[in-house]
Amino acid sequence: MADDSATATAGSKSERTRQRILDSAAKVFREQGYGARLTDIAEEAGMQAGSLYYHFDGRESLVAEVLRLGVKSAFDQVREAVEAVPAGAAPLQILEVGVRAAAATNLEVGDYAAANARVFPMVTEVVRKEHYALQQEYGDYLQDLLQAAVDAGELRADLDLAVIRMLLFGAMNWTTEWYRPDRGRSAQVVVDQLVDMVLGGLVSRDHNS
Amino acid sequence: MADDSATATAGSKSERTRQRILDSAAKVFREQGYGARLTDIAEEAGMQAGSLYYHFDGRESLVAEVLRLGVKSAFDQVREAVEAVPAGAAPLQILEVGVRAAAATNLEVGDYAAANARVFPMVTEVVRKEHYALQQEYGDYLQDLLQAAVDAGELRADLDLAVIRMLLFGAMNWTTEWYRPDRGRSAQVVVDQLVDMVLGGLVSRDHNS
DNA sequence: GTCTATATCCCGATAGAC
DNA sequence: GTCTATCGGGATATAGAC
Repeated sequence: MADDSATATAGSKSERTRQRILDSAAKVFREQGYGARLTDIAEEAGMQAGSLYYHFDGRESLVAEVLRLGVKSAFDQVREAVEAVPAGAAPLQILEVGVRAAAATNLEVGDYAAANARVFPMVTEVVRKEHYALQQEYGDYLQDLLQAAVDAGELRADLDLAVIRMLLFGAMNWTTEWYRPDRGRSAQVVVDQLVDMVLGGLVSRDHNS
Repeated sequence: MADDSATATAGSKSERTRQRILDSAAKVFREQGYGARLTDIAEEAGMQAGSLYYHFDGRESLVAEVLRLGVKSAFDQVREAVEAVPAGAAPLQILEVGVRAAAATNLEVGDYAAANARVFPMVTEVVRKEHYALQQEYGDYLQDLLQAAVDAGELRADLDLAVIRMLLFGAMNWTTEWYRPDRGRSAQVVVDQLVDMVLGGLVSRDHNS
């Protein structure tokens, strides 16, 4: 669950090296953005820049994989969590589980998620187009959870879910910019506050507005 | 209010040129991130790359100014809006005005706000340190609005406002990544949905949780 | 103030040894 | 598979003309 490599570490030596490179790339892209030097990524992975080319075609190829793994791992976590909810649960409960999983993934698989948010905007047209589909799938999945809760009358009917979904992703994606696991708050607190704010709202219940 | 230059356009020719360069820089940094070519910024401003150096020391100097103007203009908008609220208004009302202004600024002064969100993470240590103070001031201001509403019993008492504030900024900052003024939704809808979600919450009021 | 021209540096990518 | 060496492109920053 908190595996920072975003995939199981196994397989041939070549596959493990490839994975190590991807982890390094995610970390460096997170720190330096799209323009990060391949030299730095190689160093982080304990090799020379030229050696990267045995595993990847070049920067774009590397970026594409980091993007894909980032969304895929987040999506997988959310889907798993949702599917683990006992049958017959209320749509609102399912939604909450999904949101909690999505937020937790952002906080835990930090490098991939942060690299994603930071690099996606300036990737080449080709890669963006390819990646857009997967990203949309993930977004649609979450929007479906919202819609189900609306249909059940548990969420307000006057919402523009396409907008709500983006605002929600914004709050979650941004956590990678400020949350630091080390000092102070636990990830749990952040997730709790997010759910409280988004679902319940900040206004106190006994306040008559 | 919707002045995209983030400052009044006036003064000597040199000052106006300087401002034109900053506007161009904000636009290009927004699109290409920190690593944007100075050549592109110059071209956008209608001059040659070398000419930039008459006005700025180099990239870092340019970035620092864009960052400063970005936060300053947003902060100013929010403060103005809040100070225009009639005396005696409820803290919750003041908070709502502040949040609306903050969100609207993000959506309207898009270039500076987006460049800010995108460039800040990878600016040099020196610039970041300098800039951190102003950014904190803005954040603290918004947190004070939240605190006042809590003290008045209008917001829930069980909130971690330091976290809430960051989640709120996240939802707002991220709008620059997906919102496009042209087709479809108006900025007004986005602001409304944000306020509805954050203050009221998504859960329908008649739902017993 | 802005231009042209250029020195200088740095990075991505390739080739070939091991 | 990974290394060293290197070629070539491209961008910053400077110098000096206008």
